[in-house]
Amino acid sequence: MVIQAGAIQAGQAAMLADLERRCIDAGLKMTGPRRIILQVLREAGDHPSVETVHQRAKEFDSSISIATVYRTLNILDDMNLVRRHEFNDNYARFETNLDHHYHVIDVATGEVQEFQDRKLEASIERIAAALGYELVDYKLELHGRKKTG
Amino acid sequence: MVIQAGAIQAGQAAMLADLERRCIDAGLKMTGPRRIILQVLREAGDHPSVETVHQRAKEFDSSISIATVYRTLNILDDMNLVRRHEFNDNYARFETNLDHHYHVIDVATGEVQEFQDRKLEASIERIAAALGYELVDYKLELHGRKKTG
DNA sequence: ATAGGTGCAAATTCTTTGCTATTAA
DNA sequence: TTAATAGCAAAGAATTTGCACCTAT
Repeated sequence: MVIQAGAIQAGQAAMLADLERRCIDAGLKMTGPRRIILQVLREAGDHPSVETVHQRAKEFDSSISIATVYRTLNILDDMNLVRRHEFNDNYARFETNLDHHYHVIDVATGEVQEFQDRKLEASIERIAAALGYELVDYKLELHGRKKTG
Repeated sequence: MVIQAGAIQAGQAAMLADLERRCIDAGLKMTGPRRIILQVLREAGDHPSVETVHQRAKEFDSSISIATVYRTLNILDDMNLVRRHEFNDNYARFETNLDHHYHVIDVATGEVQEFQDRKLEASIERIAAALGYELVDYKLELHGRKKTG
């Protein structure tokens, strides 16, 4: 099992080029707002809400509207370039690192932590196959309380 | 691996008494609307939305308001007598069988199917312990496309 | 040139809440 | 009797959308 590590940063940096490339290849115009939003997503090591992405984007161009952020994130989600989460059953949060299928949510603080696990991954693929499904995506959320000591 | 089976029905029937008992023990008044909502939840083999629960409840008493359904489901959720899902990132859906931690969602139809898997369960408990968390709940969603043949 | 994108504000959708009347315990 | 609950309608919060103007290609 591998807990979130620094290596992820490199992975994310590599992703931006991939993100922009895929957007362009998909026929999307590379506009100012869009470029900024992609950059914000690349730099996000967390799971920002739409409003958070908007706030961060406005630091680069204060005229960017939240409607554009919503529209852009929906497009990226449709293209599977971003993963949407609803950790708190309240509003959407996004992540760009698509390797993060597993999350632990601290029920006390709401803090979200990623982890990976190869055995789990193997089980999931085996199960999907057994059920007759071609796996498109999967999410595992552990809700727990941090133990002291 | 065990796919959802008829045995679940017996489990759910047993749950209602448990549900009502727990509600009463928690000091909740057992009112008409509440009793009906609990019955609807017991009889639900699916994952109904608030609106669906409301519609079903209205077949027993057309005067039941959706506000009461929202309030009741929130109480049950707080008491962990029901599990809230957001399969479609749009509105909440609920299930009363708390053994159903695993769901496969057909990306084409939205159909939701439960499954169980002991190996997976063991992995999850191991991981929570390794991360230093006391496991409160967990959810696994597989999003896939049904294979033909 | 033009299809696609943007900002703004209004509209939608889901959910919560204030209030008054009602009711289980 | 009385604290909890219900229904109703209004308020909130998150998200989407119509429209007129703008811009990457």
